[in-house]
Amino acid sequence: MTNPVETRTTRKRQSILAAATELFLQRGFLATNMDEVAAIASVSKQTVYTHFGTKEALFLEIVTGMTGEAGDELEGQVADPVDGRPIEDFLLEFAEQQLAIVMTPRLMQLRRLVIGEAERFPELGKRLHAKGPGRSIGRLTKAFAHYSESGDVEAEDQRAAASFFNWLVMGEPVNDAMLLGDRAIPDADALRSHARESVRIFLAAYGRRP
Amino acid sequence: MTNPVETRTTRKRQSILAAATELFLQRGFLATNMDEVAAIASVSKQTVYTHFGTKEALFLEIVTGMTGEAGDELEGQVADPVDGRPIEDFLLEFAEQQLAIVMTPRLMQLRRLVIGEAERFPELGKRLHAKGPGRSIGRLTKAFAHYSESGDVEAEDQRAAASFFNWLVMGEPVNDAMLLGDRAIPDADALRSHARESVRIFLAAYGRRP
DNA sequence: AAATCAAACTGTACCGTCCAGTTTGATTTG
DNA sequence: CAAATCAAACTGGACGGTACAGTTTGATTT
Repeated sequence: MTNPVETRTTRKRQSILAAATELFLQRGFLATNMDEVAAIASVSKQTVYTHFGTKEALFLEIVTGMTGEAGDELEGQVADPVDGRPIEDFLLEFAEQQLAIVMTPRLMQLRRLVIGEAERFPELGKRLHAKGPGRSIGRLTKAFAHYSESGDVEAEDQRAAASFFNWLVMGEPVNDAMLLGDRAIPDADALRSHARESVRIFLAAYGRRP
Repeated sequence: MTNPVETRTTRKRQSILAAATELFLQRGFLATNMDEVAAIASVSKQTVYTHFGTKEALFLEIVTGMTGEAGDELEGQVADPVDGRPIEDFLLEFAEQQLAIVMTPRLMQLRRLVIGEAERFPELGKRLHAKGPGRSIGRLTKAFAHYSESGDVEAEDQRAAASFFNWLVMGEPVNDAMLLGDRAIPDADALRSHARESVRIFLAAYGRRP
């Protein structure tokens, strides 16, 4: 974390990033024009170009930045399971946190943007996949390895099990939001009960036999 | 189904549709230009405009057409469950058919396209949602109502159960393909075993208690 | 007679560059 | 310490070049 000194240059830079982020998220890459970025940022167009070089570079900086931040947040929120913690507790907290963090308008817009530009910028798709579902599934896999030892989870392919759990939780809300827009994002209560049922299903299939 | 007579006009029309479909799917709405549509269709630009009026109209015609076709296909492939058919058979066939029909490059490209343009054309997103997941979940709900009577399924909220089953099956493959491109589409064998495990998980959670 | 064609044309949007002059903040000088 | 100096960042506006949706025209085909 570098110290963001409040100089004119850094102020302008932030202002440009903020303006461009809104426009790109809302309109996509092609439909965003640099004159408007400069106008909304209250900055001359030349300043935009001295800071970021090209439209494409500005776009990449914004999108890669946002994907990184989002991936980091979940990491910090839910600790890996410690010995003795019931798997049900761990999974429920994991699911609730993930839903709370991911199911926001900004992240859904980002995801739509990346999917829409996946042909033009394949790197972005790979990055978002790695930082998003890839990371979650990786952490779950680790957790399932842990819970396998105690016999709380029984899965031949732990990574596959992790992926199923992930999409039990995220499948419906994410895909509805992709097609129906931000208004399809469920409220917090709905997300919590969705998380509960996801955990129940998963443990019925992979949990300790009664 | 109207009879597509082979006149010059209909030939030209089909040619335009084919060319525009490829370009839109591959590049998106804004990055597609009408001169190239005409060129690839081997048609003069004016002909494109007499047939479709505007770029937007052509786009909408293509996308709504494709969404409809895809939705219809599954309908025809898997019959609703008849009395006495084991739920496991029905679900497995349903899942396999759905994966086989949906997990194709064309439909994944269509989905990316619609998601990317969801802000500009919200109607398309709603339509694809209704014809895709909405329709599948509707049919599954009906099936679960049927299997509830025989006690083969136990679910308080049958629609929620249907949605969970749907995303157990479609979640991972669809979302991987969205972000990683057509190369992430699993092969037929992988899809079948994915379907089997999805059914197993679902029945462990909602099936008849042993 | 209707459909189609090729090609030129219109109008507009927009990326990226250029440039003359101003602001800012740090450094040097008297 | 205050004035002078300086480099870098910034402004505003103009502009070249290109791309492209949609129209017009006048000839050709079916």
